[in-house]
Amino acid sequence: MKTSATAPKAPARLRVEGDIMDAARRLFAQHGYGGVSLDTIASEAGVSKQGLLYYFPKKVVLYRAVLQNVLDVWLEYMDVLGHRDDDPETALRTYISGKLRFSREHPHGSRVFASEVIAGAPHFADEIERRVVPALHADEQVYRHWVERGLCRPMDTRHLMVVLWAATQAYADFASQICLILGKPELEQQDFDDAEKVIVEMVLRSVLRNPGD
Amino acid sequence: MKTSATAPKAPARLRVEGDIMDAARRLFAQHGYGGVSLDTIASEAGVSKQGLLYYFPKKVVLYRAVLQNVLDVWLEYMDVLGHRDDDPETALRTYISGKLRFSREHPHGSRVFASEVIAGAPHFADEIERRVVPALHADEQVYRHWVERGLCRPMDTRHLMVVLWAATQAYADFASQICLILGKPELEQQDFDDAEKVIVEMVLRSVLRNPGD
DNA sequence: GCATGCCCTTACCATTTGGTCAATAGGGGT
DNA sequence: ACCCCTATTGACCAAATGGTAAGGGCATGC
Repeated sequence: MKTSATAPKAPARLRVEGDIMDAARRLFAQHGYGGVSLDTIASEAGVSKQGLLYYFPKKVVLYRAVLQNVLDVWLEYMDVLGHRDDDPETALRTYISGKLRFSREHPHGSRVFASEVIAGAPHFADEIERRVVPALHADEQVYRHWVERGLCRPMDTRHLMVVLWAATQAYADFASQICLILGKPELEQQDFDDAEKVIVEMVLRSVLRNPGD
Repeated sequence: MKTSATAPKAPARLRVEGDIMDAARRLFAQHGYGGVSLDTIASEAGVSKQGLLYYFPKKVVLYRAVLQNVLDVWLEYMDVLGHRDDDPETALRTYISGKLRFSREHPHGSRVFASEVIAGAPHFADEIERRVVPALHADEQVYRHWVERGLCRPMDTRHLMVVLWAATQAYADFASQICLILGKPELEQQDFDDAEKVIVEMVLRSVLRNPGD
């Protein structure tokens, strides 16, 4: 065996796998896990169904691979922020901005993830427990630290995180409804900027002890 | 024809239709539109598949009926609030409380609706346009009125509504993930109370001109 | 008594589904 | 030349899918 579990995969293999996962991500987001057939995914990815099954031997394996990939990218976005040492205002601004950027740049991934959570996380609860929950708990700790240093008001950090999560996520997951509200066919950068302003304003005014505007 | 379009339906028919829609709502919420078979829904509702097809001649008809029902109940919850004449604080408290109560009492309906929106509202965009968007626009008008009277800070009302919507909706749609964060098997009343407190606090502190605490 | 419409059951069907198995091409190393 | 491993294709399948067609029990109204 030339390609062991740790060795880098051949570029051709990577390309095809990438094509398949791109198609799968988009189609799972649009139709849900049970709403897409392997045939459709394979066709959109430019391979045959058997070709797809060669790389992902079961539908659920492909699905989990898509979710893993989404989570990888998301954690990358959140990690890059490194907001743990900044002052609360800068950190929260960066955090919200990063989450919204993820919603803008990866709407399909976000939707697949949201669908999985809505369904009760039947295929991904273990990974959420293992990778998402600790990340959120770490963020909670950061907030508690700010409170201890008198920089922020004491709040229920768990629900604060939920609200932040929900508000930013909505611009990916519920984009179709937001479009109807805004009366436009699709969200533009300006809408994300407006949303960021509102969310940042709301959060800062409610958590900072001395809102500076 | 004994039962015209407007006449009340026979109680037996109503009961069976209700059973079917209850099962369908739960199963659509858990597995998505494409993830449930008519057989499964019928079996859960205690009728045969053909019995189901007698009342709902196509799968998509049943699905739309479920969505219509969810929307009816939701608008009922929001209408009962009649918050338009109250002062902002009371009105917003009641609004958030009502939306959270809907999330608590109708999680499955909320999830079916959310899944439909995530999928791009392929089967329900017309009704959202016709019934949801006007309701939200009316709420925006109320807020603008408050601003004109100097009771609230000027804000982008559209995105304010989105944030309110997302934050309250999350406690139904993303309950499984919130449970993992809170480390408990299911959300209890106390969690909804905590969430309400956080959301109310955030909103009031950011929109009122004179936060009274 | 009997016709009418309602409700449910049995039987059936074409299509699609996820998935298997075997055969077969390519292509790099020896 | 040869072999070995990776990748792709073709043929196939049992099960499940959404949906149809027809018939029978059973009440009510005439």
